[in-house]
Amino acid sequence: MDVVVAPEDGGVVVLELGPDGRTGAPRRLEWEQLPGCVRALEPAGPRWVWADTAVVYPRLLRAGTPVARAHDLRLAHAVLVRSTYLADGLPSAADDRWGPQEHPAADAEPSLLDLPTAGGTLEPADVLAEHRVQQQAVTASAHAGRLRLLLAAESAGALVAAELTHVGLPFDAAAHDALLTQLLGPQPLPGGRPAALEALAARIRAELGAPGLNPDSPPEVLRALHGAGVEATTTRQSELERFDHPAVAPLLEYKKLARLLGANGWAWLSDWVHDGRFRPDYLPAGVVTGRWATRGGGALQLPKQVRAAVVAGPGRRLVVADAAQLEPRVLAAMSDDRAMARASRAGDLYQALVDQGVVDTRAHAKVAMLGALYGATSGEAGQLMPRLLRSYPAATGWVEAAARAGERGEVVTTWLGRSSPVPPDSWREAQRRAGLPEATAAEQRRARAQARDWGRFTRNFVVQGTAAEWALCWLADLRRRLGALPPVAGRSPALVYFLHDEVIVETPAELAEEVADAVREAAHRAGRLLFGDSGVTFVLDVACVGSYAEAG
DNA sequence: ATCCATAGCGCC
DNA sequence: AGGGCGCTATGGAT
Repeated sequence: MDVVVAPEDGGVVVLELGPDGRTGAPRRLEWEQLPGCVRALEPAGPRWVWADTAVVYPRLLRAGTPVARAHDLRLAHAVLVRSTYLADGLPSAADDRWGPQEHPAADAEPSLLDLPTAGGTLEPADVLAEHRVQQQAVTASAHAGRLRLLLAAESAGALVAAELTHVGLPFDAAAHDALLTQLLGPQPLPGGRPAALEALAARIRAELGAPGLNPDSPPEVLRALHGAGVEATTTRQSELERFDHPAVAPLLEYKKLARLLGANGWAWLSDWVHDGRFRPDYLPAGVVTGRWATRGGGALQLPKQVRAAVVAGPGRRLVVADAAQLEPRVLAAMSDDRAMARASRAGDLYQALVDQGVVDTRAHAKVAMLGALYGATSGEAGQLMPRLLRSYPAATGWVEAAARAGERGEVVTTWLGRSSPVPPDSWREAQRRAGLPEATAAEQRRARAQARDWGRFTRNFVVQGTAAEWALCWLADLRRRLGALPPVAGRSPALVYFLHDEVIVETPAELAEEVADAVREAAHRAGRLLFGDSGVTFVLDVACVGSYAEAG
């Protein structure tokens, strides 16, 4: 049974929808009454159908009412509008009320005036109609099963995203403050520069003979370097390292510390860490490939340096798991490459390439594989490519085909049905003009370069996007398994972090091994769900630790 | 004052 | 001539 939920002024309208498509009488509930409705219906396991998990679910969580299953119509709409798995498109494609919206911050108490209805109001009938349109479109698809899995995974991911923000990542602010103080000196007044940075700035100015230099300004630094006879073309680390000058070392040190201060310093700490938890806003499918993004807090770029402050509470452990070489494994499965599938069963896929005699070292295996996924043509990766083509013709052929399609301006599609955007008009125009008789050599060169750029995008899209689908299925199945574990002293394991191919579960210490098993079983299940009997193994690195820094 | 592009670096 | 992001600071434009 589905339960359709439509926000309206002051509350929601709830419609129960039977398997025959008939609806019960609409019930109008205040927001405060919705948790009661959920509690009454949840044990039977209905599927909650709503426009935006990000709008409804945080309120339910604050009311202590988790939900087992949902269907997020807006996320589904975004997939279905583009998917080449729908031969006839989605009838509601032009209805911009279902297009992308400015989501409210997850922890903001949503005022009903700014519900996400930019293109108009969503009445209960509209929500119900969109639900039916989507169901019919999926049913008519030649890939209905894959699309259903994708939409279920996407929706489960949206539930997880709200839960991650609600629970938060355990974060020891005092430990982080101590790290900052140790590396930078005491916290400066607002706008001030910490002592360690001030000292480094003084050294840089002295070594470059540039008394007023602001080391935070790349153009100024570049001019000062030139004045001191250092002919660097940029101020980036890899460039500066090539010069032997006494200003280089303090400059690199300055940049490193300034980065820490700017991205994860005291301001970040007070903005994003409260009551011992770091609570970023996750944006499911915030990236074209289907990966998540975050808004604020930089949660998906948490530097290794900072992870020591991610610590489990007393009596608890962190189970940190990441999928080893996920993208090559996904490619092996989707392309049905038997030789690469065999390599996947060896555990360390890169080492297996060495053992199969494809390349001579593990480092070469990694460079070559990433080169194949990203479209490297030159350098070490380019040189190793012929060996990969010979050994894994199906896998390499798959990404090559995606690249060629992109170069022709065509759309490519992931395993479960997420399709790439079409190239921009400017791209098409450049290609068109390069084909005209009067096209200059420069125009043709630029058009070819742009075509290859788009080809690299589509090449990576099919792999990164399918890996994101695997990760969502993993996450969804893990969430279900964790919910089934018995609490210890009233405490249950909880997902607290998700990062593309990595999860952290915070758990009572007694359950750590069971959680680790659940994480592995979920990975196995995700592989079966997507690819059936592909022969590809999805291997995890799992660590049960007190602090994130101890993992991996 | 506010918006935007760029540089540079962090993560996968 | 290696894909996808977010974030900060800077500096120019409005």
